[in-house]
Formats: sequence, C-alpha cells, structure tokens
Amino acid sequence: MKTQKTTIHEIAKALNTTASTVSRALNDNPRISKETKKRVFEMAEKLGYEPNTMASSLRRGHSKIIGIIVPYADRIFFSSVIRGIEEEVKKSGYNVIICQSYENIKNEQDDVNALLSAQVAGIIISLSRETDSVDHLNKVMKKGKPLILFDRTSDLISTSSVVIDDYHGAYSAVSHLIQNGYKRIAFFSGNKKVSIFKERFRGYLSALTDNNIPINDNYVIEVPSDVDQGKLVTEKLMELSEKPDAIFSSSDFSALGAIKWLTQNNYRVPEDVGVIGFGNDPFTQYLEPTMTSVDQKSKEMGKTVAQVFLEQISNDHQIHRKVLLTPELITRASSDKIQVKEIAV
Amino acid sequence: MKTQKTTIHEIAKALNTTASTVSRALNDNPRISKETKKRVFEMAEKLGYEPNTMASSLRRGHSKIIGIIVPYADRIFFSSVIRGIEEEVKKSGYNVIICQSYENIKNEQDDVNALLSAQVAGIIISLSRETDSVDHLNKVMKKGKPLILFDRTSDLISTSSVVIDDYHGAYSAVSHLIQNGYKRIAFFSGNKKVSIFKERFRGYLSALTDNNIPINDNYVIEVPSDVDQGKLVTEKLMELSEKPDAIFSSSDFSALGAIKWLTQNNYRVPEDVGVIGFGNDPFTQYLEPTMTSVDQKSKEMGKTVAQVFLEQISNDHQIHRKVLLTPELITRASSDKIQVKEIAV
DNA sequence: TCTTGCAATGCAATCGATTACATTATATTT
DNA sequence: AAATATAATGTAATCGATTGCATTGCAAGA
Repeated sequence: MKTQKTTIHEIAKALNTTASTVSRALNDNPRISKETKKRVFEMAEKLGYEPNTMASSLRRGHSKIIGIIVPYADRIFFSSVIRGIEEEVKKSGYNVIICQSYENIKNEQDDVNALLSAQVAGIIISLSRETDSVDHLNKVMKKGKPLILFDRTSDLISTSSVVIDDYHGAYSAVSHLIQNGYKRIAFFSGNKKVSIFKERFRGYLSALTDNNIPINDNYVIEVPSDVDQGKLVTEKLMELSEKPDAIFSSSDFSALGAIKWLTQNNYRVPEDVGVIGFGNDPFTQYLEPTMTSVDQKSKEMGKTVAQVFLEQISNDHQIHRKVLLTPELITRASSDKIQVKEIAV
Repeated sequence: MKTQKTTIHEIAKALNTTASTVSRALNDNPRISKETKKRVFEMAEKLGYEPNTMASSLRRGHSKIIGIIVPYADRIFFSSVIRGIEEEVKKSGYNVIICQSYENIKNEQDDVNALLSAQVAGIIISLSRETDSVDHLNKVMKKGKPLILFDRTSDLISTSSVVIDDYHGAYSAVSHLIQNGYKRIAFFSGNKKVSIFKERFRGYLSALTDNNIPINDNYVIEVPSDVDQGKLVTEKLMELSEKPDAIFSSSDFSALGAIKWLTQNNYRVPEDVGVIGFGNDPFTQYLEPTMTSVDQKSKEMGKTVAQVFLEQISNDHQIHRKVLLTPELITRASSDKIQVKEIAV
C-alpha cells in the first residue's frame, strides 16, 4: 500500500535497462537514442518518478539552492529584495534559503556555515550592522562559490555587489527641494561612519554647492531612524534663529517624526517646511500630507542581484561586478510647494 | 593551494581509524570512548572539517530544511510569519526554503514538487487564493511529511493548521465600537465565500445581537482590500438616509479609504464616525488619526506554526493540531470617541 | 571477409555520511 | 582456566544519481 518511492533503478528495471541509461535519458544526453528517451520518460511518468535532487547534488558537487542572509526578513526592504531574487532565480530552477542575522555577526557567521554545509550554490547577503570582520565571507569565496553583497556592503571584502546610488538619490532629492523654492535645507543623516550615509551626505552637499546655496553646519544632524527621534530633532531645528524651510531625511521614519512635530506645532507642510524621506516605505503614501521619498528600488535590486548571481555561476572564473542602481525620487505632497501654490491660486 | 575539502575519511586516515568511528564520534554515539571522541573532535577542528549535510540527509532519508510556500514573500503579514518561523526552527537546527505562489495554483503545485524533490523535512503553506484542489498537498502527507497550513487553509484537506480566531477578532472590534457609543455600525467584508470573511461576519453579527442592536442589511458590504474601493463604498454608505456612525472593515486598506473619504468630506473621525481596520498593518499607527485595528499576531503565528511542525516531526505518528490564535484589538484614535470627549472636556 | 568507426548502452566507482552486522580485545563469571 | 559478557572499533552496504571507462552491435571501408 505504501507508495514505494521510485528511483531511476526502478525505471531501469521496468525497461530492462540500466540506471545509467535512465539517468542519461532523463538528462537528455545526446548519447541516448530518441526512442529510448521516449520510453524512459513514459515509464518515469507511469511510475510517478520524482528525482531526488539531494542525491544529484551530492554527486554533482553543487545544489540548486541559494542562501540569502539578511538582518531581518520582515523589513519591507529586505522582504522585497528577497521576493525579487526568488522571482528571478526560480526561472533557472533555483530555490532560496533564508537566514536572518538579527544584526548580529555571530549569527551571520553561523548562518554562513550552515549554508555552506547545506552545499548551497552561492550566498547573497546584506551585512549585519555589527559586521566588522569578513573571514566568514572569504570562506565562501575560497570555496569558489559566488558571494554577492547587496545594500549593506563592506570595504573589507572584494566581491560582487549591488547597491543604490545614494549620492545621486540625495542629490536629486535636495535638487528637487531647491527647485521648489526651498533654500534653508536641513539634513537628517544616519551614522556617518556608514558608507550609505556618507554618500547621501555628499549628495546633499553637492546639490547645495551646485546651486550656490551656502552650507549651514547647524542644519546637519545625525538622527536614528525613528519617529520620536525625528520629532525631537525637528523641535531643536525649529528653535534656531534661522529656521530651516525644508528637511531632507535619510530615513522615512525620522522624516515622519518631522512632519508630525511640524503639523502639531502649526507649521504647514509643505507650505512652511518641505520634507523628503528616504526609503519610500509604503506608509509614506498614506500620510497626510503624502510624503515625498527616495525609492530604493528594492524589487529591482533583488532582480539585479539574482542576475549577477546567475551570471557568476555560469562563468566559472570569478568576475566581480559592482552594480550601482539609480534610486527614484517619488514626489508627493510633502515637498511640493509649487503645486500647492498653483492649487491655492 | 586549493583547500582540499575535509571529509570524515580524511579525519579517519589522520587518526589511523575508520570513517565509521569518526562518524559515530561526531554524532556522540555512546559506543565510542571518550578519548576517541576527543581525538576526533580535535582532528576535525585541526583539519577544518565541515559536515556535508546533503550526504547525511541522503543517507538518513530526510533533511533539516523546511519548505515554506506563501503567495507573496514581501507582504508584511507573510514576511512576519516567515520571520517567526525561521527564528523558532533555527533553534532546532532547521533552515527554511521560501517559495512564492503568486496566488497561482500551478506555481503552488510546482513549488511543492520542487520542495519534495529537495527532500524537505516538511512543508508549511498559506494557500493561494486560486487553490481549489489539494492533490499536491495530499502528496506531501502521503510521503509522511508534516504539512502545516496557516492563515489560508482549506476544508478539502485534513491536516494541522494555525489560524487566527476571526470570529472573536471581529466580535471584539464591534463590541469595542458599541462600548464607545457607536450604534449604527457598518461592516466591510471580503468575499464571503472565503472562510475568514465568513467568520468575521459571524463575529460582527453576534456582537450586534448580544448588545441588542438591530441588524441593518444596508450596512453590510463586500469590498476588495483597497484604498480607493474603501472610499467609493464609504461614499455610498454616507448617502443612506440613516448614515452609519461607525465602520468595521475586514481590511486596513479599505478602512484607510474610509477615513480618507470621511475626513475629505468634513466628517470627523472618530467623533462623527468611528473606524476600525483588520490586520494592524504598520501604516495604521502613522495615520492621522491613528487607526484602531485587529492585530493578526503574525510573528506569534510563525512561532506557533514552527512549534506545531517540530512537534509533528518528533512524533512520527501524525497527530493533527488545529490551533486558533486570539487576535488582539489595538485601540487607537480612530475608534475612541470616549477618549476624545474626555480630552475635549 | 576482416578491420575500423561509431552509435548506443552497460559496468562499476563515486559523491560523503550513516549503520547493520561483524570482529577484536578486555573484563567478568563460574 | 574456560566460558561469557561487554566495550570499542572495523567492514561493507547503502542512500539515489552521475559519469569515466568499457562493451556490444552494426555499418562502412579496405
């Protein structure tokens, strides 16, 4: 009664041939005749054969499984990248294993080991904030397996990576503010030791300089990505004698804090103060006013990461690619002084 | 130069013993002496041995990988459940493979086959909307592997499942509205053929009946989970001669549509009309007014699903468990007429 | 007719770890 | 001292598929 699992040996026996012929037939090996292939496929179907990819991977020395390590799988950015990757690699018959580092390097190292033990074809990773040593990553490369970093990368290791162009993201956001008539533009940065925030800061500075707007050090503040912190910092900013008339934030959350504080304190957004966030989190479109934000192209990033991976796995010599994706400024109400004026007319 | 991969055979050779002894030592088999175990572990360490879990799984007949199939991996509910599952099963040494059905039954079937081919230990799935046949699911069970459904289940198959108690979720939301003085409560349902919406409707009816509030058929409407649809439907509701004074929506998005339409049309929320959503999407807490919503306990659901899975895998006889999680009403401003009054005083 | 070539298939080792079934050495019992 | 038990380790088959190296059969060429 129990369904006897069918292997290529059963098929071979039923056809009075051998497992090697069946294997070759199923893999469409040219050394097998058309008729034999047909018979094998029919018998496989009839016996309900299903390949054991583990056995095949063991013999071949590599599986069709890709390991992905992210800090948290439920952050919209990461889950969106994961979706993009899965969608793309599925076409080539790959599956993805998801691991979470919880921003902890020890977890990250353990995950890498587990994935290597599972004989993954390669590893795609966005580093934990803590990661300051890369031995575990080098191990992946030493095994000759593709290692692709995305979003959170590191200078300590030389491999393929896909990140967005933070410089231009910031540049276009600040330029947009300037075009909308804002002149005293504050900048909410993250920790400036982190490359992405360094880049966004560069973009902010360039946009101001290119438009002959003087730089005011009081307008540049490090703020954690958090609504309440955004409120606090905004309050301080608005106590300055020369109040800013716009805020460009490196985070949607601190930008939200800014909007909340401003509206609660009778400042109008965007008329009195324009606000732009970074990340284009879904909530930005539901706010009142809706929030302009820099979209990080997460799904596209996933697709690109997948393509780089697939490219790398087919060329066995390791060619590293560094891809810089262009972020997109999604303009909404919170920065659109001009639009508001026109309506007011 | 190339790192020769270390197997138990290399370790055995180095210690002048055999692979079987090494294997047993590494698995802490009581038949191996303490000293030998020590020597084996030291040599394994020295040679940089890393187990090949594929080989082990092949021999043992099962892997330590769990397949998860969801409609979309980047929906906050699903990504949150996935996170909960991963977090929990990791403790027992399992990893998770993620597949997406994109709400398509064909993809779902293919995913099941791929996962079975990969020799997963079991499958955890939230069904696609299209899924009306369950042959692919029965196949999993026939192989004696745990199959756990969550959130989107089906009557067509009898296995373990974890869902939230939609009836009580709706009941408590509507009761809360009544306690806050609302009397003419409308209900936004999803497709009532789907069990979760049927249950929420039951909860809505019971809460009204238990509080002696008459049922008004005009107040019950099917609405897709969508902001614009929510607006449209709200507009129609407010054209009734007897306008509702509260809306309980089966979706956060249509509830958001309701709030948007109401505030844009000079109704005050919650003073004139109370609104409650379902899902507790993160955006609900950032709205103005913040939105009361029924939390689906997604992370807890993930943990529970994982526990049911682990329980099932350890007891080889298949005992099915149906777990009903209690959702939690997160009360915020959009339904809090009383609170608002107190402040007004 | 005999060799040569080629297409089609078979044989057996292999991937790395596990495990049923010995075997050896030592300790214990009678 | 012989018999028996016990602890520790070894031998070899096995999981299911792949693949290098034969082998077989038949047709073409000499």
